[in-house]
Amino acid sequence: MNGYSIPKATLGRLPQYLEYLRSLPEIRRTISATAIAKALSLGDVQVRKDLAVVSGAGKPKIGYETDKLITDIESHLGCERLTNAVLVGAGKLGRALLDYDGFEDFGVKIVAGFDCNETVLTKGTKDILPIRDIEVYCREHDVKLGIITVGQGSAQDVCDKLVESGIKAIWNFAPVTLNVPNGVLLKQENLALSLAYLNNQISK
Amino acid sequence: MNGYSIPKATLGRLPQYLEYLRSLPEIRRTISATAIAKALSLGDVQVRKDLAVVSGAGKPKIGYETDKLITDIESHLGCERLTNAVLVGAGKLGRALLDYDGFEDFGVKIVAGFDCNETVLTKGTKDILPIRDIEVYCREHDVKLGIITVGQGSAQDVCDKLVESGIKAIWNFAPVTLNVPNGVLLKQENLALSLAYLNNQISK
DNA sequence: GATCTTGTGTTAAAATATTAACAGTTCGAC
DNA sequence: GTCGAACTGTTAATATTTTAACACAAGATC
Repeated sequence: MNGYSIPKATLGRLPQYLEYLRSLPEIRRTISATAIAKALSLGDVQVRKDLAVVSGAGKPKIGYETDKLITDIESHLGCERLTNAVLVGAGKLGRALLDYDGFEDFGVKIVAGFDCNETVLTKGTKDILPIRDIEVYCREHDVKLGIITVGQGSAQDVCDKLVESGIKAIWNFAPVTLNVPNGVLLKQENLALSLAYLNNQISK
Repeated sequence: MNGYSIPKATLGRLPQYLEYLRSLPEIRRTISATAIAKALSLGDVQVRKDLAVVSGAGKPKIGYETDKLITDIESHLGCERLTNAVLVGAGKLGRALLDYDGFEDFGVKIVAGFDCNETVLTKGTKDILPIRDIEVYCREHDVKLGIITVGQGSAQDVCDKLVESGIKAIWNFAPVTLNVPNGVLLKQENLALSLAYLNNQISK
């Protein structure tokens, strides 16, 4: 659409590259697209094309500067500034995500969890607050992103509440299709989906 | 490639349809592609095309029989027979997945968890066994699928062990790129990836 | 029973994404 | 310095997906 948008397919692969590049030892100052392709089992041309979208040129025989590559991908992914997020639903999955620390590497910081429970919990690494305080909290902390890990029943309610609280995007783990107003981004996550896919492939 | 394969893009959407269809009230005997499209915010033609791949015809003005649709999608997804899976790594995420009961709806049953801990744990709904028993267990229970939720350090080791145990497919949550021999299917799950994507979209 | 609406199914067009082909650079070895 | 190997970057060809267009079918309404 607009002249500068990154192809969807490329965007989907960027985090993969980022992850791989970060896993490389410090000593490795440069890397070739061919090497990346091999490691991630993609086509080398594809890697080169993807990298061309987000970063500058590589040098023949040498490849790309790893540091620069990482920085460039990060900036295109919006990792350089941390976006605040809240999570609603402190069940098993919810708490697992709360304690998972890998998100900050991708520019998202979960600042608090919420649950219908009235009492404040501070058991894990992050506070779990009562849901009724969510709007005030979000406005105060400039929260842009909401993560929903409640059951089917209350997901839409929670979603509405998040929207009211001025959230810009929602990441939904509940197996329900949510209604959001225009302007709010919704990403449906379905873990079972990936499994189903795998299962299908096995059965051929 | 082969004459009967389902387009990749379609396959990715099938679980979504399935989930939605199942969420419908029993009374709803038929549904139109247009309605599905609206609910999932997809194009109506696309839905019709996807359904055409897996199921029979729909009737004008009426739509499709929900029951038949569900059955057909299930069969194409390989849900009709349960595939046994094991999970390795009983951290927070691992235990959350162990206790998550949504997978069986998609034909996958996690039969046990494994961890480096030597003592058998039976705290959650499923047993957590010591990792050294994994090969025997897998062979005995005809386990086809392995789920990895350990840290970066041991992921490759675990992976190798799973392969030795005769596993056919691996679902990896560890943020590492794994090496698997030909013939073993690997699906990399990266929760941070989805977040990064969202984050990028917000920042526009 | 004519007509309108809501749907389907199919064919063609447009947009995206992937793969292949090739010419040009840089470095290391001789 | 000349040659070859290891890479890049670009352009063209293919394959895949999505979107649009249209003709027809079934029920509802009058």
